[in-house]
Order: sequence, then C-alpha cells, then structure tokens
Amino acid sequence: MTFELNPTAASLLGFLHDGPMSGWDLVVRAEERIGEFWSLTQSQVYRELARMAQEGLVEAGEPGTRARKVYAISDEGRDAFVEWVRRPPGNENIRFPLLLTLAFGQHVPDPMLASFISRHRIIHHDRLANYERQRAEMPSDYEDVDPYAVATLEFGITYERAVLQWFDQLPRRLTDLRDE
Amino acid sequence: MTFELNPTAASLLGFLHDGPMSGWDLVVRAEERIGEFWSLTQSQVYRELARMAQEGLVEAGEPGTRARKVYAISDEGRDAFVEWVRRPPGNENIRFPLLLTLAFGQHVPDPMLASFISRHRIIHHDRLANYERQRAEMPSDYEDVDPYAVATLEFGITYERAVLQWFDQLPRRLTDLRDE
DNA sequence: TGGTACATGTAACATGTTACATGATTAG
DNA sequence: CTAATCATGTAACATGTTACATGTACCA
Repeated sequence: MTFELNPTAASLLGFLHDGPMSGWDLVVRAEERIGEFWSLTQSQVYRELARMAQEGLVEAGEPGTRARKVYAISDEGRDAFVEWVRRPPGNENIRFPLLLTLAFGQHVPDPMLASFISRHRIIHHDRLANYERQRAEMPSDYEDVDPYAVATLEFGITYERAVLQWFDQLPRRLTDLRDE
Repeated sequence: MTFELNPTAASLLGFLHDGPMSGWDLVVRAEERIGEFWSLTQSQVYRELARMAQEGLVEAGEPGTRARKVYAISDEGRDAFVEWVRRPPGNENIRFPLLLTLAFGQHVPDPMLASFISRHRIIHHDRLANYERQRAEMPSDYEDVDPYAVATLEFGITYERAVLQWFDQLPRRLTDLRDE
C-alpha cells in the first residue's frame, strides 16, 4: 500500500522524472505544461514537496543559496507515481465565475454584464493567441515533439476557440457596452 | 461592510429569490441550473446555509418532518447577494484529470490510455445529448424562457461539442482499444 | 412489514487561497 | 549602493471532500 497521492503532488513527481528541481522550478514548469487545465499555487507546491520528502517519495539535496532545496524523485516516488497515473482519471471540474454571474444576470444591469463579458472575452482571445503561437513554434519535424504535449495543447486551442465562438453568439443585449 | 460571500453561498441566495427552499431543494436546483460550470456538494450547501443563517442572510422556518428546515432569504441576504453578483467575476478554473493523465501519457501503456479516453468520451457525449434535449424542450415561444439560462445552456453545448471534436482528432494511437 | 432509497445533517480531514516574512540577486 | 524583483518558505484560514449517522417515506 503506497502513499496516497493527490493529482497536484503526483504532477510534481511527474515533472521530477526530467531531473531534480526546486519548488520554484516546479511552479514554473507546472504553469507552462499543465496550467491550462490544472491550477496550482506556489504555496501548495512547497507543502506537497515537504510532505513527499517526509514520506520518502522525494529527496531534498543540500540547501543552496536562499535556502534553495533541489528535490529528486526516489524509487518509492516513481512507484507511487506510476500507480497514480495508471488509475482511471476522475471527471473534470469547471468553475467559471463569469457563467455564475451570467446565470444570475437578471440581478445585474445589462451594460455591467456586458463589460464583464467583454473583459473575459479578451482574456480568452489572448490565451488562444498564446496557444497558437506555441503550436506554431513547435518543430515541424514531429520526431522531436512529445505527442502528449501536443494533445493537451490541442485541447487548449479547441477549448478557447469554442469559448470565443460562444461569446460571439451571445445576444447583442448581453454584449452591448453602450452605457458602461 | 456586508458579509463576504463566496460564490457557492451566493448562488444559494440567488436561488432563494425564487422562494423558500430546503437544503435538499437547493442541491437539486443547483445541480440543474449551474452544475454544468459550478460544482458543489450537498454537505457544502448545509454548511453555507447554517453560516448564512447565523449571519442573518437567510432565515430558517420551523423544522418540519425529518428535521427539514426551509430557508428564506432576508433583506440582508438580498443586499449581500446584489453586492456579490455585481462584482467583476474571477477567472475560470478547469481541473481535468484526464488531461493530467494524458500529459504524463508516456508513463501509461497506450491501450490503457485509450480506455481512459474512451470512457470520458462517452461521458461528454451523453452530457451533450442531455443539454441538447434540454434545449429542444424549451418553449419555442421565447417569452417564457430566461435568456440567461439559455446563454449558460449554450455554453454547455458549445463546450461539450468542442471536447468531442478534440477527442475525435486525437491520434489513432491514443484512441485505439485493441489490446485493452 | 421489511427493505431500499430519500432527505437531513455532522464531523474529520484534505486541499486551496491569501497574506506575510525574509534573504538574494539584479538593474539602474 | 539601493530599490525592485526573485525565490524561498510559513501560517492562518476558507473551501471542498468523504464518510458516517439517523430518521422518513415509499414500494414490493
């Protein structure tokens, strides 16, 4: 009976397969690679690393400058990770505050709602541009590209396109900014 | 300075505008109306109701059968709700465990990955069918339809279609079930 | 009339969030 | 050389999850 990992901790172990890293390194890498569909905070990363070190899933190297500790995955960590990653994944969980506000839109003046919507549309537009840039920058020679990273990036692109499409078919009344 | 609501509690207040309801009623209604993009559990509902009762945002009627308590929104509750719903909504937060597993797909045998993917594809397919049925059942006379509910339902449809489209463009290797 | 599902709730715990503290590095 | 930012971490608290306990209604 191996240690029970949560998805956040497990992801850290996943990244540590590429070599030892500090908490900060992991935060940055997680943001790049899974931030699109798995949010985590810097503070969680440090906590999970500390816990996993206690359990022997990772090993901390000697503190360097700024008390920087570099963590390496252990054999126990590899075992726990493989066990985790081969379990049937749970259902997805979306929390989209804009839609909550919209669902109760009758309590919000329409122009205010329109301004909320327009701000979020920009965010999604920018994210899509970012993902598309990433895809464009990938080596066209598919030998060098991790097919799993491609698949998740494709998800981001498909998702953001759909969201924009949804924005663009909202009734004019909900997107008209005249008074705000 | 009104009481600081979280989105989950605020939603309960939103629903209580339609009339007094019990915790159970609220769980059911939330699932129907916002479950698509805002998950909550039964146990949270009871906790938030208890807290809001303490703060005077809702008032509990006399316990009925099974200790059933029906909550009504108070004037303070209405004020707090309006304040909440008119704030700029935060960014959305997606947690999609399947994508996490896929991101670390190199550690999973392909047929196993394919079986995870196929199971999730079914879930999304069914959800889409359900949303489309709901839309079809709406009175074609738009007078009677809450335009905000239509907008959020459209989101669900757009989202699920996009997810299916994404599933269908995955490389065959990730969707081929031959060995599992 | 006994079993199953419904409805209500509580408690313990895990996870997520926000705010802060502190030294190290870098840019001007 | 000093102010801003980077990197590390901790602590307190809020929220989310899971498991359990208990009575009620329904139905075969």
